[in-house]
Amino acid sequence: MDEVSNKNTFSKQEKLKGKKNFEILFTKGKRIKVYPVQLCYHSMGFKDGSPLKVAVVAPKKKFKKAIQRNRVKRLLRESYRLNKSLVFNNIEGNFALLFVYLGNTVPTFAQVESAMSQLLKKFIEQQSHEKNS
RNA sequence: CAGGCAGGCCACCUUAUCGCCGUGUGCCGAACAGAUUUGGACAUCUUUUGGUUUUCUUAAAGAUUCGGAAUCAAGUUCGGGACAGGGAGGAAAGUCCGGACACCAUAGUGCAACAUAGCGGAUAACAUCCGUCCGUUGAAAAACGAGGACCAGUGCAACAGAAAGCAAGUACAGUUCGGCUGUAGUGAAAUCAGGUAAACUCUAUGUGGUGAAACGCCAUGUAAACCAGUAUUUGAGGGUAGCACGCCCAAAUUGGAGGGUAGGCGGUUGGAACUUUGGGGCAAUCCAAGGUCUAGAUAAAUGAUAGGGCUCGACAGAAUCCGGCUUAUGGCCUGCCUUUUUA
RNA sequence: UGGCCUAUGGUGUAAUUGGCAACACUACUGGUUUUGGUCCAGUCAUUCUAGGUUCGAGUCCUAGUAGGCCAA
Repeated sequence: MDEVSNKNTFSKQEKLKGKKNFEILFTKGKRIKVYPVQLCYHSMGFKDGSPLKVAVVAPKKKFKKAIQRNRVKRLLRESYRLNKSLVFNNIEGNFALLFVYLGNTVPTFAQVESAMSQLLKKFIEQQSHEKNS
């Protein structure tokens, strides 16, 4: 798994799937915001042994056209892919992550990436804090 | 030149690094299963022999079981990695028509309802396409048209007008002075077989319903629920997209394995496909021969960064698949028209 | 993905078979009153948009826009 994380991949195995998982996340998950991205996470184990599973959301209320939603989701995935080594190297336990885009306009890649890296740092801090306390 | 009309074509390109989803061919690892050989464990059974009154126990042989090693063969599943090759549209959109495909007698028949509407052709089919007549718009190139029937019946016609069909009849003029004819006036329409059918209706043609989350299969797993066969009576009651007929259904017994929920596989991408040449046809399009393989995801794949080029990139993302229509929209090319202006 | 519905003053609703778009509340203006309230009078419409049928369209037909609902 370390090899995988070092190579910055984002394969099928790391995608969060299943309707139930999403319901659990939305109802029980904890949330961190760094505008314009919100992280919603919850601890859960996976059958195939992967430590993290990730999903990405662009709400239909804000982006009416399919191509805009696609664009936002691609940017989120790409920025997670480039920054995922942060998480993999500094965290223990299994988590499901859900990134929700909150802005009203289609962003540039730079905006999304800076938000993403800040968000992941916060997530790591909060996680280690919870473990110590 | 400018404006307009019609038709066709393209949908930023390229290099490097990282990344996503199928397909094909090798490689590596793991698990399961197969065959052969080898030696073993001792669990069970059978037979024989000895000890013991018997239970039991000793030894040998055979069978079953278990796991180990080696070899062969290369099967299935999972994971990793390599190489090759592919990876959104002209509208993928709206879901407005027409089909394909699947299931359902609650699917049939009649009425009803709905749709279409000059004429001829094309097509799997259509409300689409082609040709043509007529009408409308335009100066023209051209475009658009639900364009059948008010000599079958019913209805409607505000205001104006004498009068908008059970009827009634103004003024003036002409006159053969019974009446008839013409004009005026109102209006979209006026004794004209009047107007109106995107009014009811009639005529002709067509239409069963539900939609891939349809539907088929697998694993998990349980009921008075489901399916099939047999037997039997009441045919009361119930079901049915608007109605009627018709059709279907309850309870017994035997056998079988269905529904909900969450999951996997198929359906699922090779097709009324695209393209080249030749032939028929004014054309839509058809026929023959050759060539090509062209997305298949399932919280849902095409992106990011850096550099270069140009015209500086519009509208916009497949979800069962086709034929159209409609709407959104950047650029290029070809042909045609000229009210006006300039030459 | 598939299916369905709605749209009329600022708000909530009417409008028979196509014939002058109506009502209530709100807002504004004026009047009544010493002032305010009540009351009286008046004002506020591209009938979602664009075409078509028709003499005439809120109504009929076609296309679009926006909003909403249902099956999951």
